[in-house]
Amino acid sequence: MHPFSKIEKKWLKRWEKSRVYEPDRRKAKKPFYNLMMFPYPSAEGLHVGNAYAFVGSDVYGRFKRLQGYDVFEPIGLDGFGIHSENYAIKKGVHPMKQAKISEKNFYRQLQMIGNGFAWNERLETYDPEYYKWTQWLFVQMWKHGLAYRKKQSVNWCPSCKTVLADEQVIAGKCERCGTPVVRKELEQWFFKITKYADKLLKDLDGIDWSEKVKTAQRNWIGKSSGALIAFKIRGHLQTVEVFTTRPDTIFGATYLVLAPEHGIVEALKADAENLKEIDKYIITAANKSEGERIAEKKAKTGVELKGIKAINPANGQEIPVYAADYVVSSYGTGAIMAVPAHDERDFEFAKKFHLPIKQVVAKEKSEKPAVSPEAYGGEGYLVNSGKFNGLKSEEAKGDIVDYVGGKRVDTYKLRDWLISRQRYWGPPIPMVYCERCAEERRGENKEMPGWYAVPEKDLPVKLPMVEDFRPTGTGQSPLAAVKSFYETKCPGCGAKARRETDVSDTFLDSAWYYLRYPSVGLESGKKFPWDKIITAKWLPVDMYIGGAEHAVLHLLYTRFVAMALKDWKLIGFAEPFKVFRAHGLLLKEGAKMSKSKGNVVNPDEYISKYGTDAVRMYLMFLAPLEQGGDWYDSGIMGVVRFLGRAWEVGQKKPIGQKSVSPWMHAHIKKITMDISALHYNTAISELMVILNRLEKEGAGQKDFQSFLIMLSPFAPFLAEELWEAQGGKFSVHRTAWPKFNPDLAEPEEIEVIVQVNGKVRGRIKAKTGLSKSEAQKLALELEAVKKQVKSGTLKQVIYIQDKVVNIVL
RNA sequence: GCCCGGGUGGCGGAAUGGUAUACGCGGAGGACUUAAAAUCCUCUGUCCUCACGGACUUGUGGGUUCGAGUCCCACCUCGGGCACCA
Repeated sequence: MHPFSKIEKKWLKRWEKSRVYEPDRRKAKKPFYNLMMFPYPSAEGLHVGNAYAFVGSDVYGRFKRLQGYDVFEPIGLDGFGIHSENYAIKKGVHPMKQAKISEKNFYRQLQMIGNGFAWNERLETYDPEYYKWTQWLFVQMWKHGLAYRKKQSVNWCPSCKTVLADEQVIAGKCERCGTPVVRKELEQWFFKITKYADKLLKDLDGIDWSEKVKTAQRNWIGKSSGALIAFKIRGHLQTVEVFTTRPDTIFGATYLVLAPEHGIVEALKADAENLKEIDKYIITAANKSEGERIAEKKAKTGVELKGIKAINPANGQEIPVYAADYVVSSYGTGAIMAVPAHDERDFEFAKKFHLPIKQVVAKEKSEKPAVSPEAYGGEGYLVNSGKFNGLKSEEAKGDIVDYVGGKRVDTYKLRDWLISRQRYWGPPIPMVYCERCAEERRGENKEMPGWYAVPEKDLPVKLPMVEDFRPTGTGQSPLAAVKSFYETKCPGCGAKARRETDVSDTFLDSAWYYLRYPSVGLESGKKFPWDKIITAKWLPVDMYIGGAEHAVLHLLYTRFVAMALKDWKLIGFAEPFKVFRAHGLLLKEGAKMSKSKGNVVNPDEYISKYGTDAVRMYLMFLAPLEQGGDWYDSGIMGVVRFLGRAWEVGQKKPIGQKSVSPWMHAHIKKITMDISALHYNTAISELMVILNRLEKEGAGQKDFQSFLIMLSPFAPFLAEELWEAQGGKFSVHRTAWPKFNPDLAEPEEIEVIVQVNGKVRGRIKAKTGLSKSEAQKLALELEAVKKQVKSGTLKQVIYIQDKVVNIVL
């Protein structure tokens, strides 16, 4: 093993002193912004999963630096939020104190993993100088009409005692703690992300992101093209508007379903014969948890509004109206026309409630209408559809919409971003509510009288140091108990007013941090937290690496915020990350790491035992970065041995060389391409092949230097030490990536495979450019081939230049 | 149910339609050593064979091709995302 401990100490100091990893932000000629999702500083310390992702990102940054780019690789801490707060609660340490402890420890560990971070541009989201601008961003949202307050049924986590955004509810459970989420009727702050639904969807086509993340966003935004069609209610002035993607099946609509929360239920139920029954159903439905609704998928429930009839605009038929919770109020119009013959859910419901099932689409043109045992949701030919009979269902859609006076529309599943949280450890929402102004219907927004943004000059609204920071569970933040915090003056009329006491979702902190890094220290006196020239130079981010679990959280919010800032002309781009790659999950012996299983790999332990370079290199050697890896303790010995052997070779005096050996070119080419594709594992195996050869044949000076440069992204310490020992100019990390000659990268001597009927029977050595007739002649001379040919007649010979001769019998 | 990824030795994993199993781990044998560790060398997909050699092998079944881990069709299976979204 090489003396890693001494080497690491030496170079950490020297790199810092010489600012090897600090680009000149103003003068840089080829800026390259290499970013990794910043971590939340858990008190437990840096997880090996963090290390895996960070090193994966750093290898790329170092590679780009060697290719001549001015690489900017900043680091900071996403320290606000429930995770940090919960830990503080558990340990009984105040989050503000805990943050300082975790910060120190985390930065120490981040230094130990040997990344080329720009340490001068650090940021922490809980720093008032940072969240001042998070609050400023909230104010801008408010001023541009993208922030609003509304009472509605929202997700509530009983364990975290706060509301959650839809994106934070994973399969009915809280994203943070796994507790089943319940519904609560509360007045909350929202951001109008839905305004950008279409742009968020469309722009995905133009960005180079991991496909799975783009697909997840597409699914989440959930665009459907369909139509709005109005159904008249007999004896009423109101109409019910439904959304459907299948207007072609309207002749088969045999009843109407309204979401129980739909406003029109309230208006119609008074005229129904069974008011009590309806009310009872509405209450039961409202009290159902997300989990119960999912469990009920097949067993549909509902209640008829007896005596109420809707009129099918296609054929004038009167059809019954139901309230049922299989229709959700927040999507489309909250009302549907039910076509049981062609929709599985309607079919289930119709069977249970004995409603007519009328076929209007036939699979074959000649097929006669019949009641089939299941719903047919596909395309076909219209039947039972008046003048549209015989038409292809897909083609009749438009005409039918016109015929019934409908309107074509696109609908999205995406809902507005619920931004307020009833917790302590976050940036206070910078809003003030004045009762007097509200009564007199004054304020900054006509629809929300009484509400004012805190004037920008008064930001930040500092999070007060309070003794009891635990969540209350009452639907109010702990700050609601702090009089000195919430008592203030109305910015409008000067009367006594009350501050908003909720804090904002910490995903707002991380939705703009990438904008801040390049301008850290340069923003003073600015109207917004970044320098325009610097931002134009460095952004958008050139390479962003992070976890796929943020596909619809951080990555979607960040895109939304950038689009808004672009519209306000504060930045010049709408997409913050040109390239995004999702790294895979790191496993331990095939299993997920977890504290409860006790199989968590602690990077500190391995770093002190084998050195940073070995841990870095082993992590990158496991598998392609995007695939994730499987950590086996025994496996690390492979790279430990490799580094030890490289060290030994570096101790000897190299053989003088004018230029690199011809055989190196193919290796340089492969490593260059592998690193570009984040296939670090094969790049490392290629380095191993090179070292094996250098050991066997004796290391030439140029060959070994090229080897060290290509090794340096993975093992920055050892590469730097040996580079110096070989007389290289400081630093190996600022030198140039070796170039390959494409002609030399192809070997001169080749082996042509000889096949008989596609089976390998031998091989012939030759120079490149072997002709077909020569190849055939040589092949037929082989003993093994002769034996085969004897038993048949030669039909054909296939020759692929310099690769294969196939004798077909 | 729909949409993305995967499925290759004992293990992690390599393979622009052209030598399947690179590189590494583990294992076996050997060298060095009083001994062990470390290090170095050789072997290591399965089956048949003393051997020479041969047959088989990339989840399953078909297909295209001179030739398929790779392309096409159907299915099984694991991981992830979405999900009563009309």
